[in-house]
Amino acid sequence: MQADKSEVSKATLMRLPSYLRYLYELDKNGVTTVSSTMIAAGLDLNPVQVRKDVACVSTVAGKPKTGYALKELIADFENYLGYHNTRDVILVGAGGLGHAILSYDGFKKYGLNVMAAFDVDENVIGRDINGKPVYEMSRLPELVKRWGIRLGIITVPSQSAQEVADIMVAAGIKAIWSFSAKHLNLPADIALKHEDLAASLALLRMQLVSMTD
Amino acid sequence: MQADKSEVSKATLMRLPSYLRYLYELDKNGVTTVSSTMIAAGLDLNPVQVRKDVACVSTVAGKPKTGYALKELIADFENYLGYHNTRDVILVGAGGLGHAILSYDGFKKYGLNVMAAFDVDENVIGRDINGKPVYEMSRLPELVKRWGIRLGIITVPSQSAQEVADIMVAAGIKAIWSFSAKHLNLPADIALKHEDLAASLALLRMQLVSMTD
DNA sequence: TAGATTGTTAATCGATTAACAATC
DNA sequence: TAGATTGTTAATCGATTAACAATC
Repeated sequence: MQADKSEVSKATLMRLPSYLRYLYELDKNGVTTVSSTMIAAGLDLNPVQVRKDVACVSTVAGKPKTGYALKELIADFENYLGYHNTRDVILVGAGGLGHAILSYDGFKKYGLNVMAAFDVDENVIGRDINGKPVYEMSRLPELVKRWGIRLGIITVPSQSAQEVADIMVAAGIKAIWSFSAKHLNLPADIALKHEDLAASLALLRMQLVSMTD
Repeated sequence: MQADKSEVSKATLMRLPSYLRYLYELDKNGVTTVSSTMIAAGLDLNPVQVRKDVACVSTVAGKPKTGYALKELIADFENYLGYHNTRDVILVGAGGLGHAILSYDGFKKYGLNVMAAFDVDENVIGRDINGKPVYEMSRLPELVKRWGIRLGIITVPSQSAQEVADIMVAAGIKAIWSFSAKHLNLPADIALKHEDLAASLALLRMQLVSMTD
C-alpha cells in the first residue's frame, strides 16, 4: 500500500528507523510474524499509528488475525529508507564530534558512506581518521564535484558554520546535516537538518524540573 | 507575561535556545532593541510565532513600535532556560561520542556540568578525559547518590543501552539523555530525550530524494 | 463460527498562522 | 497624527487517536 513518498509525514518518517530496529530485534529472536499491537507495545506507541505508518512503507497488506510477515516487512522498510542505496557524503570539521562521526562505522548500515573530511587545522590536515583522509578546506569544491557528493555534514564551531555551508552549497551540495549551534541561512532548494542539542536539553531540563522541583 | 512553565509547548521550548543564540549575536553587534519581525527574519520563523514564544518567557511586555529591550530579553531567556543554574550530570560510555561530549566545554554555558564518565572498558577506566575522570561502572550508584545526580547521558553501544538505563534509574537518576540507537523502556516518572540520528537522516535523505531525483 | 487483527473514515488534539484591536 | 509593532482571539493546518466495518 506504499504511499507516494512526498505524502508521508515528517513525524512518520522519523519513526521508521526505530520500527526497523525493533523488527531486526524480533528477527534475531526467531519471530516470523508481527502485529501492530506488538510493535506498539515494544516502542510505546499507539497501535493505530503503527498501522498507518506501516501502510506508508509496506508493499503488501497485513493479514487480519496474524499481522505482517516479518522478513517482508523488514525488506520493505530497508527499501523505503534506502539503506541498500549507499550515498557518499563528506564532513567538514574534524574536531571532537567530527572525529567521533568519522570513527563510527554504524552509518554504513543506514546507507551513508563518509568519503573524507575537510578542515582548516594544519594539525589534522593530511591525517587519516578511521581510514578516511582529512583534506584542506580549499580542496572541497574539486572533490565534491569529482565524487558527485550531494550531502555534507557540518561539525565545525558555530562561528564558522555559515561560511562552511556557503562553500558546500557553492560546490553543489544539496543537503546539509549540521551539528553546529547556529541557524543557517540557505537557498530554499537546499535540504537542511539541524541537530540542536541545546534544544533537546531545554526539553529534558524542563521535564525534569516540572517533575520533581 | 511569563506563563506557567508546564503550559509552554514542547515545540516552543525547543525553539528558545535558538532565539537566545540570535539575541547574543545581536548584542555582540551593539543592538539594544529587537522586534519580533527582526527575530523572525533572522531565524526563518513566523513573527506571530516569535511573539507568542517570547510571551512565554519574558517578564516585561514589549513596546509597540520599538519591540523588546535586548538585555532584558536575554536575561529572561537565560533565566527561563536555567543557564545560570548549573546541574551536575554523569555520562556512561566513554567511546567515540562519549569522548567528544566529555571534551566539549560548551555544555557549561547551558548550565550542564559533566562530573565524570563511567565505562566497562579496562583501557579507559582510571583515565582522565578533559579533566573528567572515567570510573568503573560498578561505582556509578555510589557516586550518583553522593553527588545528588539527577541527569545521566548514555553514549554506549545500543545493545547495552537498556541495561545502563536500568542501572541509572536504580541509582536515582530522574532524566536520561540517550544517544544510543535503542528504544528504552523506562518507568513513567523518568524523563527521557532520545537523539535518534537515524531518524534525522531518514528525514534529510527523503528531502534530498524528493527534491532532485 | 468467534475473535483478533487490519485498514480507513471521523473526531480530537495541538501547534501554526491569519486577522485585528490596542498602543506607543 | 500616522504607522509600526505588540498581544490576543479566531481560523487553519497537520498529526494523533477513536470508532468501526472488513477479513482471515
